[in-house]
Amino acid sequence: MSEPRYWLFKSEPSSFSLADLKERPGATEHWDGVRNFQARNFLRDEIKVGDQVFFYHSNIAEPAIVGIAEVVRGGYPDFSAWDPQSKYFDPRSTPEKPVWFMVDVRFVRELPRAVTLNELKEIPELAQLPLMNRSRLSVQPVTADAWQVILRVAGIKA
DNA sequence: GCCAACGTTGGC
DNA sequence: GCCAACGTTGGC
Repeated sequence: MSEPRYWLFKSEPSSFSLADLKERPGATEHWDGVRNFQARNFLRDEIKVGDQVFFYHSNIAEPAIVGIAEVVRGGYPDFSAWDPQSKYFDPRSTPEKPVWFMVDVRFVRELPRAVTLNELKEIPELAQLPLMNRSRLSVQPVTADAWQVILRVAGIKA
């Protein structure tokens, strides 16, 4: 198995928060509803079992990375796109030719200290994070170096 | 709640 | 294939 890779997933806590994920002990969560092609490509092609994910709370007063999740199932078709009752319904996507993909994740841990967007912006090593200039991308890669830097700021590593 | 940025759609 | 219009995201 290859080295795990690192990602950042954004979620508005009013719709799904880290606490919501945490309340599912042992359970897995479908990371569904992503309807952006670049994010879709990551979900479909690159995000694998064992990859580590920063859980980021967006669209709040202090947006921040608040926790860590782990991928327990790699990309597969997002079936919410096939459900006319779902707000994520998209008639372009079919079981035969799925357009949208999702992964499954599980809760790993809350960070000892949330790392706010303002803090992240002040760290030179993180200047290349898509979060800095492509803030709307809801699923984005994090380099191994950036991952370690953020863990340290969060108080996980000495 | 506002509004800038940006991704998507659709007319041509 | 261009690009204006539109809708959504997300920081503030």
